[in-house]
Amino acid sequence: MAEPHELREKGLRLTPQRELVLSAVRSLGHATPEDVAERVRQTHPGINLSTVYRNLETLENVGLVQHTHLGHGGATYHAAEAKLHAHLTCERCGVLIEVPIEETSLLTQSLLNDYGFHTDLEHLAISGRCEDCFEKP
Amino acid sequence: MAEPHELREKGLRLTPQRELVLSAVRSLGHATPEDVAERVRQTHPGINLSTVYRNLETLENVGLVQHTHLGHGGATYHAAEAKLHAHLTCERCGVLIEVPIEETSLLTQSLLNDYGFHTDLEHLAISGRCEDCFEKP
DNA sequence: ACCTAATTGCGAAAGATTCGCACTTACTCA
DNA sequence: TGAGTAAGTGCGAATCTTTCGCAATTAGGT
Ligand SMILES: [Mn+2]
Ligand SMILES: [Mn+2]
Ligand SMILES: [Zn+2]
Ligand SMILES: [Zn+2]
Repeated sequence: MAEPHELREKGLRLTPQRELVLSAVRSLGHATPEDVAERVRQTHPGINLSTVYRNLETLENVGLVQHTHLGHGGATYHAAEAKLHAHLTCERCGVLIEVPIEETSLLTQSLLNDYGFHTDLEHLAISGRCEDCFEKP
Repeated sequence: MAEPHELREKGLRLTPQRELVLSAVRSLGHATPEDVAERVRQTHPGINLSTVYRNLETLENVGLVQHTHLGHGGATYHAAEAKLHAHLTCERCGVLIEVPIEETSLLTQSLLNDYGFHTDLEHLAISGRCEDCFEKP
């Protein structure tokens, strides 16, 4: 018996669209649904945008991808990896910096102690100004 | 000469709509444009939603209000006050906790040292689980 | 191969925000 | 004080993003 495909292991049907959505997320790093659709269309031109949305949601439900909000609006997706990271995003130029989660433990610890709040730094990025953008306002 | 109205001081024209939008933001605490519109309509039923959007933007430009993103989507507005605060928001129940900015200084300091990143905790909320929602998942 | 439920494509709907433009109004200053 | 002018408003339509309903297709179990 061959080892089952990772999608099948999660109890999902293996469709070309689903596989392509997952690999698009993985290769793009952090991508909007529209980005993902565009990438998938390179090998599967007919894919519908709603199929992309639905698969992103499905893949997130089984823990293969995650979404985060980098700026003012919508979601961007990235592969769920072993190493968690927080997102820093420059509100000027949009650059994205990934920070090992340990870097934030002092904050999360004190929010827990003082407010009983369990911080999830994956979901919403931390906004601010990158070094370059801070220097030349 | 009477002291000029605060809106006039900022170089803005004083219209009933604008004044009402500002006072709605102040009294509501944290509110969506729709919330603001609803409040304003209590005394000025005819106000148009696009007038609300435009005034929120204008008021933000002159520093009287600020917007922040509490959840997955749109903006909520609050009055720009002397005391800065970070926003904690529960991704389960939506409760909002305001945290004095000092509470976060260890994090912002280390992000600055390690990444040259100037954190703005006003713009994007910190996501997580409140105490209640963490206990009963 | 066959059956069934999951998945897809499609078009429409919904929700949020922005825009163009003609009309109104707050302020300037003669 | 009363034009004149530019800022502000209302209205409707346009955009943009995300979601839905439904009929047609297809993956996986038997
Ligand atoms: Mn924003
Ligand atoms: Mn989200
Ligand atoms: Zn930058
Ligand atoms: Zn909660």
